[in-house]
Amino acid sequence: MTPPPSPGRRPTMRDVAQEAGVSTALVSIVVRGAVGASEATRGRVLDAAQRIGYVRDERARLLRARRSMDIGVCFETQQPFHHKLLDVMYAAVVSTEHSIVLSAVTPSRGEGAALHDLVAYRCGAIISLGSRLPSQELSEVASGIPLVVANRSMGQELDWVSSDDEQGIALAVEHLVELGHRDVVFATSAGAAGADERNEGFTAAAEKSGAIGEIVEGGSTEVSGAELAVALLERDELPSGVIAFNDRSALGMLDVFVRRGVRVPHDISVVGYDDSEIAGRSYVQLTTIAQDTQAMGQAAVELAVSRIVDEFEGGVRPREVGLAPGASETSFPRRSPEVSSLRIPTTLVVRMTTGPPRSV
Amino acid sequence: MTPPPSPGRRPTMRDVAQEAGVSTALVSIVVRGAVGASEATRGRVLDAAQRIGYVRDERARLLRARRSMDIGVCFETQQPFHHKLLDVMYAAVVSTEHSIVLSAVTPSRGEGAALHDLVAYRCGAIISLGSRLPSQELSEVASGIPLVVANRSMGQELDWVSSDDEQGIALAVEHLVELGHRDVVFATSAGAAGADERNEGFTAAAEKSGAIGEIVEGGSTEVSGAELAVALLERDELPSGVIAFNDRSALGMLDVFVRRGVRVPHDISVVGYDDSEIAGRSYVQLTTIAQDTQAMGQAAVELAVSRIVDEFEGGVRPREVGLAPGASETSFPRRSPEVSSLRIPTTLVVRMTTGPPRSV
DNA sequence: GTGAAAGCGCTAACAC
DNA sequence: GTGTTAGCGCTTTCAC
Repeated sequence: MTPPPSPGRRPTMRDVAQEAGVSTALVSIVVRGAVGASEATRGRVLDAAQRIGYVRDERARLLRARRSMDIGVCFETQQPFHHKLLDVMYAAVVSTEHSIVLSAVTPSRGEGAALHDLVAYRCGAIISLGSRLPSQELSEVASGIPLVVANRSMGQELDWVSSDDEQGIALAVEHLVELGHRDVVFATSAGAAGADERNEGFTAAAEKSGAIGEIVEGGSTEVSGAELAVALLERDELPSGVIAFNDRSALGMLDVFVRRGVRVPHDISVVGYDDSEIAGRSYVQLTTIAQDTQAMGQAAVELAVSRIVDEFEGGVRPREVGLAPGASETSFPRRSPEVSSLRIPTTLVVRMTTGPPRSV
Repeated sequence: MTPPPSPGRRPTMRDVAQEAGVSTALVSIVVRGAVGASEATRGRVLDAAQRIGYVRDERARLLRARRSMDIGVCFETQQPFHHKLLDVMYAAVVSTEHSIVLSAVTPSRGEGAALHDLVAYRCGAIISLGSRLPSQELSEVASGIPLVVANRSMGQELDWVSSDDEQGIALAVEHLVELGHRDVVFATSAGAAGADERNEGFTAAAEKSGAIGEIVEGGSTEVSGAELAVALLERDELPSGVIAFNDRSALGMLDVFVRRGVRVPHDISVVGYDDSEIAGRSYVQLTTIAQDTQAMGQAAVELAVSRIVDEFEGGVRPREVGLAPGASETSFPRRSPEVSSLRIPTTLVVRMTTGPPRSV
């Protein structure tokens, strides 16, 4: 356990081999868990490794392996939802041969730099969470490494998986209509990601259910939500239900309503979007649309894994054997031509901020 | 920019050298930005690299370099404060020779595993954010790589940097006393990290300022804060000021007060702790104690960097030269015996939830 | 200013 | 079952 007290180097496989009285190849077999070593030897090697404090050098292993099983994940430190996705992704690769390599986008570090690092580590595939780059630029920086975009819908050139926002808003509308609401307002956030899809979803769902659907600007923050609430209160009549662009905006509305004595849901029903942590807290209890973090993360990982496998199969292994040095032309592995796009259904989480309208 | 359309390999230095008509050594010099290449050559090499889409292999570079300048950072996905720290740390290494390598602690992945990965990548130093492991275990898994704990105070065996909680609470007490409050309550959270320090800080500060200081249990969540608020309202007389263990608890209290028509700060002053994002929002405006994220992150990075430099200086470089193979005993580099402990002062952020007591 | 060559720690044929 | 060996892509003397 405790390392020997002499100066210098970290233990390597050679040291373990020496300590156990075997060859390095055998040590490699044992630490990799590969077949080809007797139980007795395995035990002796593992013992020796433990004794001298051996930790396998990942840099060397990765360098030597023909292809990396690692999945590089590019995420934003500022995005709580990304952290949820990270949890799911880590869980998804537990006890597989894959592991996750992280690269963060921060205020001082752009997405390009983050992705570049992942390429420099030669990940087998890359997942970019909520990428802000155009697909052209994305595939350029990925430079041949399979790339999957999660939490954002992209065009036809790239693999991606995101929530089905159109369906999500429809869920909210249907919920209110079923409760008996006839006039519902959607507080959209102009220019925000997914705004177009949500607007369309709202209009379509309102039409389909015969409700009066009005779209107003309600922003993505508590402040803008509060402002909208004030504006709504100034109307002759309050709409019976309002769907916020996200939970933060809904929270801003709720705050104004509570302070002004407007009872929720008796006087007005409020629906959020995101099912953020705060929405579920006991003193908030906001009805909201939940994105399926689990499904999204899982799908992104599965897509990435399948791309890694693709590379294996489409690889040059058969021809590589016996190839004269320098005989193969330099280039990147080709991508599979078929891209996958996945829209993950959202779900409605009914809590305390929605109920039948007063008039019923 | 676009890679050649042939099958297989990624471009290596050899390919760049060939494309530019120089040797690989020269390419290395150029991509490292080292001295020893003419401007003309430099340009030619960079051009060639760009043309064939060369990205330097970080695994190979790291493996070959005698020592790594990388700082491994172990963080928890669930901790918003860790993400702030990541931002600061990334900013701190921008345009230095150091870079950040991330390893996440998630519900499915313990701190031990996260730290182990960092060791496997042979980082030059490791920073663990808010480590939950005992120092004995920490140094065991770090196995000779310098380790710095941030956002938690440790004993004498380890480098660490954390907020000065004792001083932080004192700040809150002094603020209330200066406003004229004589009876203040501290809602502690038994067993939470930093609770002991905060309790002591509260008692000492109350004593020193001649105020009546009472410590009650108020927990770390909105729910427990709300419960405490209810309990306080049942008393014959409300204390004139209450200091919550953190912002979440304070938020729970505020929610109860608002709903019950208790005016803040007129009827009671409330102080939070953390200066979380929500505390500053326009509809909350919570007076709170802010941890100095910037200073903490910066200090942690500086400590880590200094440990990396230590290793260089304490290294075996001079003796290593001309050493017969196998002549040096296997072991880890020795740590500097002197550990650094840093308490970062917190600051008071005065917002709208504190004011003079009603009796004044 | 430039090139040849050794080797970082590991894996994976291949021989025995 | 076990040992020998040839590199993965890079950096870094050391000659020229």
